[in-house]
Amino acid sequence: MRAPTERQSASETRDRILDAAEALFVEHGFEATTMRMITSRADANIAAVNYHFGSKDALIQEVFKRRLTELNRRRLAALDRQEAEAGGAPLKPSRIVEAFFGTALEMAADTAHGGHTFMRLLGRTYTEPNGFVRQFLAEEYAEAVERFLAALYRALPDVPREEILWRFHFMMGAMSYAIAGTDALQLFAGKFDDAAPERLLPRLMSFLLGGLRAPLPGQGVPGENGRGAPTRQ
Amino acid sequence: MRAPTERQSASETRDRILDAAEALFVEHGFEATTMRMITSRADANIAAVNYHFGSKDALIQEVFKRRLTELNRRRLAALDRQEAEAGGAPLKPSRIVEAFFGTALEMAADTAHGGHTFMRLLGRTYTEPNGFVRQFLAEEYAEAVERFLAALYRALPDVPREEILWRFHFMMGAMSYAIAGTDALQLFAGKFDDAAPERLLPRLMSFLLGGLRAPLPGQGVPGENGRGAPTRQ
DNA sequence: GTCTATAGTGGGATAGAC
DNA sequence: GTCTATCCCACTATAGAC
Repeated sequence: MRAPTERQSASETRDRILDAAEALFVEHGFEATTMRMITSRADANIAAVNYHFGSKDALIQEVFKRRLTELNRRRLAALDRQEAEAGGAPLKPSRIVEAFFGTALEMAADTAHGGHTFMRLLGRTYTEPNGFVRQFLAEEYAEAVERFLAALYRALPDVPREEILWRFHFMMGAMSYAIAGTDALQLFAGKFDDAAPERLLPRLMSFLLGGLRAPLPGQGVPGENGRGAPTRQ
Repeated sequence: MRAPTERQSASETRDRILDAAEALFVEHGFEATTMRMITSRADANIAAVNYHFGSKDALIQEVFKRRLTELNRRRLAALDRQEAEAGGAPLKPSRIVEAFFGTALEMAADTAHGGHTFMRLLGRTYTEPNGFVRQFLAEEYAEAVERFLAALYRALPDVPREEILWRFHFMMGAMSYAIAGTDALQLFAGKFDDAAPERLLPRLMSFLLGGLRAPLPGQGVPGENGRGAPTRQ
């Protein structure tokens, strides 16, 4: 048996490649990241990616699958917990929003496990036009989105479902930028010093809930439901 | 003189290249879009890009400059108009938000002039890691962001400036997704049929204002200013 | 499972005729 | 200002030795 200090085991090589790829994809994007960059950063051979993953595209998919499955597992677990506590009653919107977006930010705060890196990548990828990655995201997300939307529909029975759908979409955008975070912010505001990550979650939550519960368009007075007929149930 | 039907004039070739590049960048991203794709779509020769712009990177910059200058010109004009009407008094947040984000959505609705295509590209590019494009965006945006932030600081004197900065950032995210729009939405919600663009603006505005005016984090009760000390002025 | 060497492809850019 | 032909380079992927 060889000393494990010099060369790590095979499975570790695989993980190092995934970590390196993840970081480089964030930094440079998918296309601009080359196999040579990945393998050199992972301290592996140029042929290792093809050996372990088969192709660059397959590697990209693995980078996502590794974290996304876990993220949505946690999200659904958080939702389950809330629903168990509520015992059949509709949840408060704030609980639902926290289970979905709070879990994501939690994972983004977990720098030790590459959470931050990945969440930035994920946020960016939604709006990116990369065919097979989007297809893949859609599949991985289907179940979670389904359940969270259903919870929101129950929580806000007076709000038209399409309005909720759009607001969910807007919230995703806000979250994406929240995680992309300081980098993008400094782009137009150098004088920015309070980037404390532990304050990000409450900041984002206030904003999201304010947006989610805002008066419907075409209604001047909050609380009063004029047009915008409630959907059934 | 030649018949102008067969081959368009030189300046038109330049514009066709810009249009083609813009559309292809949205569809495939910067890296994945090749010179050959651009020139063939623009019905121009492969050498034309280098003749007119010097390089692919310079072309990318031109694609942005062409529309961004106009967008921010309109935004500042809208702000000027509001400030003239207010005659020295602080503006209502809704007016400021509309001047900034409404103008962008207006431009996005202007499909005839490639507005929609460009706004999608712009929204995506914020979070993209393309070095020289970001640098460039920062410069083009500096003046407009400066003035709009100042207006928001005046409009919301009790809200800490950093909070406003973050919320402005979140609003940018929501807008970006709003414009990316249906494409991304359908990714996780097939049953989505009300994509009427004329309804997008009021939808987004309600959401943004709800978020902007949400109670500050750490304050349970809206309207009551406990912690989160007002910044000076 | 790791490596070197290389095949094969497609990119951006340009020289030079028209 | 437009075009063809081509150069040169960097990339992914693989064959085959170890």
